[in-house]
Amino acid sequence: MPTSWSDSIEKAPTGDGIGATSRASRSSYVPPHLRNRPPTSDPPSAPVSYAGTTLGNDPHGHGGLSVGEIHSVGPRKDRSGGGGSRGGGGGGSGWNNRSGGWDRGREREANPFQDDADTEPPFGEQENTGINFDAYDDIPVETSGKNVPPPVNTFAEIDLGEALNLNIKRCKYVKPTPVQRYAIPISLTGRDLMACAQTGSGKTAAFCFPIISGIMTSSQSGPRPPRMPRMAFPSALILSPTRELSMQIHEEAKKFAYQTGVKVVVAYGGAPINLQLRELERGVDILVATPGRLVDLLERARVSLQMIRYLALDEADRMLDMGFEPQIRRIVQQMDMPPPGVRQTLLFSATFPKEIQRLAADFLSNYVFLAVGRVGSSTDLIVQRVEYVLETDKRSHLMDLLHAQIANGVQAKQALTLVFVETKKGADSLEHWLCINGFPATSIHGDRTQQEREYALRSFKSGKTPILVATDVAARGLDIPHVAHVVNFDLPNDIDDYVHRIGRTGRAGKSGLATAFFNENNSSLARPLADLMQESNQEVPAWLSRFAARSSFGRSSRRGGGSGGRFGGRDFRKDNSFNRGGGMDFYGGGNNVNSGYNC
DNA sequence: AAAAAAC
Repeated sequence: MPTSWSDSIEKAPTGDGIGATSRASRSSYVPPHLRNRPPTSDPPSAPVSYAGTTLGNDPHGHGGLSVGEIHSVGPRKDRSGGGGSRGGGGGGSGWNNRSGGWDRGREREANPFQDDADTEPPFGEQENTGINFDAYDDIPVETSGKNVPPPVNTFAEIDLGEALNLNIKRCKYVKPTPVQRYAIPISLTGRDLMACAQTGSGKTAAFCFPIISGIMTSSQSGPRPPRMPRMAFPSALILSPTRELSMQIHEEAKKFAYQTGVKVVVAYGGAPINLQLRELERGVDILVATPGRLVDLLERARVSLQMIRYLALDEADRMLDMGFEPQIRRIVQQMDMPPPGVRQTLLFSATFPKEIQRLAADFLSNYVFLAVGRVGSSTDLIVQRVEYVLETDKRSHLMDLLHAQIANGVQAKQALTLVFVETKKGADSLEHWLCINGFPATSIHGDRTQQEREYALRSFKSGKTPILVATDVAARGLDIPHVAHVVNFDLPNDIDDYVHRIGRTGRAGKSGLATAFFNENNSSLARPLADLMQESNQEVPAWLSRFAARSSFGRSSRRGGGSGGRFGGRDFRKDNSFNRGGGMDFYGGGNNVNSGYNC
């Protein structure tokens, strides 16, 4: 069954609205912005409980209109105030007005905001997204590339459409974060983008808003996918390196796409594929996936990438590192995805080593490079401590830390501690050891079943087990509120991994603590760690400086000439050693640089 | 050498 198109011909909802899906008479395309439409004749009725109950037993509902009703609505009728407004959704007459009675007749789209009420209460403070904007005020921003579109200061300046604006309000986003201020206007003009910005600074929204907006506005007139039974034709693909991160992006994207008619589906391994196949058959505009499962779906010919207009790689540097690169190349270059320049490509990560930037350039066309200073490092929101601890002393040292936290009243439910170890075995044994010593701990790593992984994460987030022992599976992207302390029980070998790990705390402008256990085994990290700490105004212990001097004698241990001294990375096109040989005409060499927050 | 990612 065609994918997005399948939305169009759902049978008209009946009575209680448990609309049967008809596979029979699908014939006409309904663009996303016209989906989920009430019959025009349906008068408003009692207000729909918005944050309350699930609106029905079809959690993935969409469509629900007869062709006739769609025609009676007509294209572009939803444009508030006539021609000016981009995006779908209504004006004052309230297509997306929660009190509009038409919701009764829709096939229900589960309210993605409802969960917030369920998961927040354990932490009573209710500051919601709680982005601390003061912390963002002096963050340095740098852009480079040809004709970089200027940033905006408010969401209102960006014409994302009523439906999206309403969701921004529902998310309680008041004003755009720095990465959003720059990335959204750049993306809206259709430019490719390579963006360095810490997760927790609003990255997901930064690539989701333009994608959703773009799908809403142009799919009315865009080309239609071929009629291939049981094959899905998403317009956008968002790839991420871990299953949990894909789940998280999916959850967020559903909020942003709520009642826009844009359908978001997630596919990842370790979970039954049949459910995912069914979801895909019901129609998909934005597919969020991990690489392995996507390759599986492509091989089964259940997904085609030929209609892809937007490709987003989250944690892009990880996606292009040695472990992932072949798979990503296969998906992006050896399937049926439109080439760079035809599709729009958006790459996001908190770190972007130069050699990875060079690989990434293959996927991009005339792109803008954007670097937003690290939240935390430049504003001291994360206090970083390094302690010299022998391997044999690590457990007792960790216990001292945890006891101290309890003594300080920090080990309350609100204060979660995330402990990173090097190996899966190490995670299991440390979890066990903590448990038998009376510390409520759980663990997450790649040898656990997906069920166990998800349960562990939930148990940690809820505060039921306020200690989570994790491998690098949890290092990137995961947004876990209330992580007060990240312990690098085993330090990673790569400084970028360290940056991602400590980024699990100090999220959204809040403060956090990161403690690392250092010993001789980590001497290769001494120099980059000391440099990083210095850059972020942290106290560097004298013994670490001595380690750094010793281990880096005669060479720079900053990778590939390194991102040393730069806040969030630097455009490799500016680095002569990387672009000799010509062909690099993207960057004019010194122009188009915006520095500072207000420009 | 380890971790992640499909069945």
